[in-house]
Amino acid sequence: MTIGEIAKLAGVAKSTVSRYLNGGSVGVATRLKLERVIKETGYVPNTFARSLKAKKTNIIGTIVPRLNSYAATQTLIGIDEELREQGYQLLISNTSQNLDREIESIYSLENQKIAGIILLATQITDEHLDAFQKVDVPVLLVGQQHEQCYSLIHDDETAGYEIGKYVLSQGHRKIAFVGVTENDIAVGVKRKRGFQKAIQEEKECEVTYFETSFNLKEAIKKFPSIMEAYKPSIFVCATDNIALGILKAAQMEGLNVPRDLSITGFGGYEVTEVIHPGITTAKFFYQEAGELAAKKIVKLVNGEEVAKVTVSNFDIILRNSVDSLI
Amino acid sequence: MTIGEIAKLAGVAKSTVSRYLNGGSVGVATRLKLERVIKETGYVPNTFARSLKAKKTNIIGTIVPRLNSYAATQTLIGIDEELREQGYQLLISNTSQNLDREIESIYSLENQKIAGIILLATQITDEHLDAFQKVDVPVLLVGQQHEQCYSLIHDDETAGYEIGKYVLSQGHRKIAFVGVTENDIAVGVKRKRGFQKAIQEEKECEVTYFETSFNLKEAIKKFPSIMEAYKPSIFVCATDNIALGILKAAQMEGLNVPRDLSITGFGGYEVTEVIHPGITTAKFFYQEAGELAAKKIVKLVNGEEVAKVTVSNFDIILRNSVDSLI
DNA sequence: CTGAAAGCGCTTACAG
DNA sequence: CTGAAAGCGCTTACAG
Repeated sequence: MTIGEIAKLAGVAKSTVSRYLNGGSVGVATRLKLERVIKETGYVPNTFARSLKAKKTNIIGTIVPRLNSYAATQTLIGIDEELREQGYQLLISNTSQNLDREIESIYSLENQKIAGIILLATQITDEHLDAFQKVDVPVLLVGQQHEQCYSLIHDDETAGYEIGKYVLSQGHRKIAFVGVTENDIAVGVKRKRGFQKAIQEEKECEVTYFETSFNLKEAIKKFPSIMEAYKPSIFVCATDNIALGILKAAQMEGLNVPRDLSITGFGGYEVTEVIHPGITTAKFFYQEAGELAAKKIVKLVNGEEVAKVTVSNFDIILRNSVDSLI
Repeated sequence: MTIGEIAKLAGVAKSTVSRYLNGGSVGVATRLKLERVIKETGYVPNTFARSLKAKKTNIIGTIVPRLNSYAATQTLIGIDEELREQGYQLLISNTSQNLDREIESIYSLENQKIAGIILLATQITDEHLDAFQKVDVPVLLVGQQHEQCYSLIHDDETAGYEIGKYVLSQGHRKIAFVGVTENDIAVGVKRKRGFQKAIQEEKECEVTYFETSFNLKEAIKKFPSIMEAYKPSIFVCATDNIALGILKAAQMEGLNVPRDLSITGFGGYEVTEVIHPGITTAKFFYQEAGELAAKKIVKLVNGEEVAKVTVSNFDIILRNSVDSLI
């Protein structure tokens, strides 16, 4: 089925069919005829021919560092749902945490004439900025922020602040903060900064900062040395994964959480609710953020005006991993 | 940059460039010139023009019921990696567990001229079979099997058998098997069947079968009634999610796992290792299965001969959620 | 091995 | 509102 056959069946010109298909104005008689013929034949336009000519598609490419992450998949689900509603299609490009592949993906998506790019970002390097400029396609950062880019971020700093406040309110005064590399601004810098702000409002409080990776097992390994050297009453972990690792390590040593040791996380991963004890955490709304991101990139694609940065919400979820020392 | 410009720069005809690009035979002088020009210009062929003419792409569409599942994402990762190596591209189509959308996706992928379809299947209905026939595109089922289809499955039945054997070997003789709907052949039927086979080899053993959904929270809810009515020494759960739910429920009631109650799962989800106690489970190799699937669909696309059904391996992972009653 | 030409299925000025 | 024609960037017989 091609546009030519439809034209013949309806007794009009190809250009008229095309106009009808693209919402142009056609006479009512023509419209009726076309409607009928297209329905009867089940005609669907050929995407390639269309894209070849129009030089663009209705595809939004999303670059994601990894597929096996709660945050990533939830965000993708949100993007997917919203894009579908808006008549766009999602193309996922997984980079397996390889920054080079991230750059490649930007160019290769452009080559595929996608309408816009959403990048679930971890770090923004100069190569990224370079690529963004060169490709001449709207780009939206999710999870990280950069002055030169549109972005949608989580409120990491406020979340860090409120976690800090809560921990203090429960009487904890000897705290181990387990963070990650400062290369990751959102997770490594902002969450910590918010937390520190809360701490500064409290006179007597001892905090030691540790750094680990995003890897759960590494957190498990780190635990004994921290515990031995410092003996905090609570571990404030920069991600739920780290919190899970600390919890596992503590339980393996026969400690009772929260009686012997308290733990908090960030993220609101599903597991933190299912595990025993449930972990107190700052829950981000990844799926909702994905929807917001989809809306924003579509506007960007259509040349509409949008805020440079959108901030997605969070909730502090109180569960049983924090003991009250009061 | 188009093929025409390259042709001009190299002083040859467009058709020669095309032939060079597609691995056809060209004279060595031409080859050298073309190589240089293409490198210098950074020319990349336009996918749409190519697909329009060639009427097919090097894209493999994968239909997945949900993105937020360990099994699904691990399988996707495997597919993605392998496809990339083979020079194919992955297009993910998420259906949010909506069977209708699954059917739609099949047709819509065909419309996009993808080379082949991988379906991470749950159920195969007549509509599926219908669609498979109509689309005239190679289809590979992953996770479920059907006589009319090529498929890659996990060894659910043997896994069920070995879990059964192990449970019996630890002295358990009063067992609650918590399964799922028999609409899902792999999970609902085969795992149970394998388990039953093991049970039949043991004279004195009491088993009661319960059914729940794939939803973790529903398992939590089911727990008290089962416990009260039956009081088993062990819960054999048809999925790790169910096992996690049972574990959570047990711990909420103050029971000690495995001292007061034992639990096993199926799947080998990452959480089952991280949680305390670790859950004894049949681990499937999802990523590896994804790679196998990718290899198989590529062969299918190329018209090579492949086995109707491929079986992916599993391992029984012994952890601390099962008490020895001996 | 190489080239000229037709054609894939659309869209887009342009004329009417 | 409608149609004829050119063209998007490639591939594919066909001839040489």
